[in-house]
Amino acid sequence: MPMATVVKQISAVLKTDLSLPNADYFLDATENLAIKLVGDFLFRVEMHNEQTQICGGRIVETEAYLDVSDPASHAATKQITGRNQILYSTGGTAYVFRSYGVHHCFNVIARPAGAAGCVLIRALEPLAGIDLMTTRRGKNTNQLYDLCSGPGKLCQALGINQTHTGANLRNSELLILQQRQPTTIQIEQGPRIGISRATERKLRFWQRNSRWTSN
DNA sequence: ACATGGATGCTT
DNA sequence: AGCATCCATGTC
Repeated sequence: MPMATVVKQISAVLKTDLSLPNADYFLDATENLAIKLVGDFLFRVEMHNEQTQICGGRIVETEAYLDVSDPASHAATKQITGRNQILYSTGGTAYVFRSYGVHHCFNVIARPAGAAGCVLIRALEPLAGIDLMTTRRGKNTNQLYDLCSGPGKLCQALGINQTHTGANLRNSELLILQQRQPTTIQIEQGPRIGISRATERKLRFWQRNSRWTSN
């Protein structure tokens, strides 16, 4: 099915006119992309017997992880390794890693090929496929807020795992979309969560007053 | 406050 | 080969 058709279907579900970003949207500096992605949308689209299954929502919280100069980034190794070489691929690629051996974390690669950087998606406002996401989250969902209010939670809700690493986020079952007519939102900035190094850097961004952010 | 959980990267 | 560390969550 053509991507344009898929985007139309999602727009119909959301009752909002959404579009695919241009490829160069993701080639921006990591910090800029982290800010731009707040207010954009993340969906997983699965085809089952001619049926299109859509789940996901609106990004309300992100964190920027920079290149080798950022001690908290997976790019901060002596050599490029099997895990972090994906950070050097072209912007708009998916990077999923396992956190504490338990949960998955979904990242959007930033910058052109050869330059490292990624944006961790930390929370979504759930908008589509609520039943599917609730099922995937299991018994841990007492309310909508519990679905996507953390990087591990949203991966579980959308069924994101390491097989999605390398996916093109403009042309795969994982899609980043944006509003054709963007609404202005206030963005706040603070230290990243759960890291032990470079804790002074304010590379976490979230929508002001959103009730869907983590903690 | 604490257990869970598995891979990664760095050091012997 | 061993080991400390790690971009979290749920329950205690």
